[in-house]
Amino acid sequence: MKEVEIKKENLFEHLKERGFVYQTTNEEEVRKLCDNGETTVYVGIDPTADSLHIGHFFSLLMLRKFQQAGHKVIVLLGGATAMIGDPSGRNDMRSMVTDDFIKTNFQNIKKTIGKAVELEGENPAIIVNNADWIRGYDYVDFMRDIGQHFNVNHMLASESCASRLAAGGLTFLEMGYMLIQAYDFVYLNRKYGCQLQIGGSDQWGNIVAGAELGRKLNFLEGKDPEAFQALTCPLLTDANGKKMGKTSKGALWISKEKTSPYEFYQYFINVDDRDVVKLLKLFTNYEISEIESLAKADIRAAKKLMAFEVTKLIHGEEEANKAVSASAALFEGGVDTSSVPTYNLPRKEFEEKVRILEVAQRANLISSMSEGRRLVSQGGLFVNNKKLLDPNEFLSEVDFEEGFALLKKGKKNFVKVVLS
RNA sequence: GGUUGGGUUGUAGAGUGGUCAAAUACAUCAGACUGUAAAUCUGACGCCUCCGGCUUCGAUGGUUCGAAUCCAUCCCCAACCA
Repeated sequence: MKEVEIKKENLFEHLKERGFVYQTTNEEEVRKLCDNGETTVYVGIDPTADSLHIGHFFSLLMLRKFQQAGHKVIVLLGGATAMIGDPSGRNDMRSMVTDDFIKTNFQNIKKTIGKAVELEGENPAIIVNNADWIRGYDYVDFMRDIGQHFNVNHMLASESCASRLAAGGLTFLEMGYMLIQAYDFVYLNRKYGCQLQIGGSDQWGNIVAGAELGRKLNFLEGKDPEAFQALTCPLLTDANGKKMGKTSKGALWISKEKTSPYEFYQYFINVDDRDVVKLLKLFTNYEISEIESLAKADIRAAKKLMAFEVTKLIHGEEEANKAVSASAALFEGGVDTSSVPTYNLPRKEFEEKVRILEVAQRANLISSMSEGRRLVSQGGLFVNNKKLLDPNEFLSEVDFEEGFALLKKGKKNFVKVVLS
């Protein structure tokens, strides 16, 4: 299949036809920024967890396209904003986190940014931390410089406050979040000439606040008020309107340690057929016409391609291939089980006899013995693909004929038990 | 600070002295059908050494043969008032 090349002349159209454009402050202005000259663009991410998840990656992917088209890109890791906690779209307050926690996260995330945007070469992305300019900004000065431009009525009316208000209101701390993020945009504009902020649509309120603040300040200073524009990408949702990237174990993380490439691949191979074209458009650069005709001709091939490409994008080709062959082994009768989650059972315990259910529980395949019994009675638990009939059965030597025992719950959950 | 209404098993939400491990819906899990999809149907859905037992209904104490249900104190939440 042919891939399209990302060129500056049609960047905006490219983003739009692939589904990246959700809202813009002013479509014509944004289009100009995309397609002409050299624009500096930024995305902000708060290091509130020790890894990025697929949603973050999605907005970084958009940033990458700007970079590939020759624009300058900045990734802002919000060391200051993470300490405040964004109230957008939440109905409870974020729990307070410590400085150390944020710092560790910051370092961990910084390492993975390179998966999305280029950090070396001719046009490297710049990584900045808003703690560098916010902490140390005198409170009174900040309130006089920035706070005076915010109307509380407008802030309360915003979508991002709505669910917090509905749930009983929000604290001053959380209200302050918007001011900081708004000021970030102005700061990056002054320092790097940044004119465009992009992000997920849940950030719209904060992003627009920044653009407005910038315009007000520019107007007061007699500068060009059009210098601040914004572009958001849609929230990744599935065909049922639910947020994508949720797994039974939480978010779909970028870091291998938190979500293995195998799990990652499995997530995408299990998506609804209706989402395949959308995901191919977003996560690959294949020609749209080719994507559509492939999906029409063979939806399963299209889905496999999509899952492979997304996994490759995040974990690299080698890991993606491993995930594919591990999946083929489990679902299509191949032999490679190297990427299947493994549980090490001490040989001593095996010799003293362990019930299969107990091992399954310790390997996190089942959450309780009761669940295990239930599964057995319903015929949903397998050892080496043989249905387990007796919940009290012990693990035996024959189960390890292959060198390991493969426990399976339902159709899709596997654990490889190895004696050690 | 005051008044009122609340805190129930993932969520929403019944239950107001025994028939309550607790209705119902959603979510989830498994089975059938399939394609590791969707839709549909069936079953399960606190825990355990599982035809039986144990621990739950904000917390603690009390009344009672018996409490999620009544009383007391405390903690938390919402609405309104100030």
